[in-house]
Amino acid sequence: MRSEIVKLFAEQPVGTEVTVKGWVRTFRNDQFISVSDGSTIRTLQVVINKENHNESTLKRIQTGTCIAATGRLEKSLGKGQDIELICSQLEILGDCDPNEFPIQMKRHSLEFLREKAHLRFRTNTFGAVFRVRHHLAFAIHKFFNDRGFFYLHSPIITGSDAEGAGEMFRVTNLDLDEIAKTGKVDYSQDFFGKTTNLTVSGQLEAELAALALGKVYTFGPTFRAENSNTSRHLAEFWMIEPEVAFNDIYDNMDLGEACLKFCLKYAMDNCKDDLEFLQEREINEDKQKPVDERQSMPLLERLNMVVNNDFVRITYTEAIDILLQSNHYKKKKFKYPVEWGIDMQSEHERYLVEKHFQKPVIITGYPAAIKAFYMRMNETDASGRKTVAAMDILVPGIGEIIGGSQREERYDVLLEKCKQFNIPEDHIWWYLETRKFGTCPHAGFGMGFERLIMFVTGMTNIRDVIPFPRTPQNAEF
RNA sequence: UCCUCAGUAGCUCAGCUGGUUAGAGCACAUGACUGUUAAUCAUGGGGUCCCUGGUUCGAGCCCAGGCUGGGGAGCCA
Repeated sequence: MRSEIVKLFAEQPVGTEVTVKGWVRTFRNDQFISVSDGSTIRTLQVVINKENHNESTLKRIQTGTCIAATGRLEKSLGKGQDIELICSQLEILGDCDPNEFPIQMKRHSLEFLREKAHLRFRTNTFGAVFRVRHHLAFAIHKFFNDRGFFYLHSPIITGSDAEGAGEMFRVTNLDLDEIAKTGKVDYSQDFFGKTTNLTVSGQLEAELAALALGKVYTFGPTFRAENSNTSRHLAEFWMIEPEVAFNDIYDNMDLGEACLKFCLKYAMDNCKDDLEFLQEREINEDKQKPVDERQSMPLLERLNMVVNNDFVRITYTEAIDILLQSNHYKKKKFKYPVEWGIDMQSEHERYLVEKHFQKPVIITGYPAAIKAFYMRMNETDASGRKTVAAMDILVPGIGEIIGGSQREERYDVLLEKCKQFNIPEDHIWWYLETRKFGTCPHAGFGMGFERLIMFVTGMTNIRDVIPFPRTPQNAEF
């Protein structure tokens, strides 16, 4: 029976015989093997007495070799660790040719490791990131479950083309080569008898459920066929979408803020070692950057600050005023114009979050013209400005991490909106019907799971927080 | 898709104004040492200078086109 290293550190059963199985990180001084089994970022030191093992076995101990080591667990004589394994039996489970194995016990660039995504789990950084990813996924479920939400599985293949959240991937089992020859497409012959796509959002379906179950959330993969090439976008990503009957936009903000804070707290409570490592990693990375690009405070301090402080809440109109009155604006440092009605650019959001407030900001009340059809219309204000009950939660370094709204529950208003947005009624008749049969105020949001992981781990490229990133022109592995 | 930067040993990178045989650290091999913490020390092997074409007596360096990657923008989570 093998013992997991994380348990050995927790329980420290000194004097007992244990077996560990894992991968060699380093073999120091022909005497000390540093072994990782992935259960924790920490490695166990396996101590080898040369006389007790044959030379040909020891020769095979290389970075990456998979071994099983049995021996007595003892207090360590060395400085770097409390306990170590005095090895009496050593077995090679899998050799690792050092001339071919690309992962070495030294700093690799993230770009290089991205091309070795099948092996990058073996590194400290990615081990830490994916352990944190697990705990955050768990935290999401715990947060909603503890509050009486039901986990809803919205469909991944959708027949709806009205979700309006971006370009979609077509799902078909038609013979495309044949179609290319004949030039004829008969969608009625397709698997579902109509055109179908991968979902870009589970929101509309979640709304249907919320108007019966009360509180639901989805947590699943989402697909967008946008030609996006940035450090914040993926073609396949995971999203959490709570939807709550009887909530208004203010309840919605409270929920989003509480959810983010819970996840951060949960990660700090359950991933201490990994986050400390990631914090050190970030500090070392920052040393090579110009001063103005470095983090103003260490990772854990940043997370604590977010957990312990209220998010700033401002309206879109107030946000525009702040931008207009900023020195940044007066010195004409914004590339894009600022005026009421614009869809705020990244540089504007970054200024508000990273320069002006330096903490998470919730912006509400966006102009109706720049937001989706399903967002609830506010009363037209004195100056005749039409806004919707939308909210975006922006965090430093990442930008939008949550986007949501109170939904338009009034049938007539929603129908009118569909017309304005050119959404044929017969495409979303089912969505409209919920407003006909016992409608109620409700609200929800979408939270980008990978963006949450970026925020918690300090990783700056979204491709480094998902095991196998899918981006334009890249679906390797 | 647009703007911008980069591509030199397995990895990280240096390479002067276009000039002899392209370098360093790490990794690897061999040896030494043995309570090490990415161990250390010595010696050694290792190159399609991204690709194609061009300019030139001569190109890693200059020019054109392409490929790949990074950063930024748009789209958004």
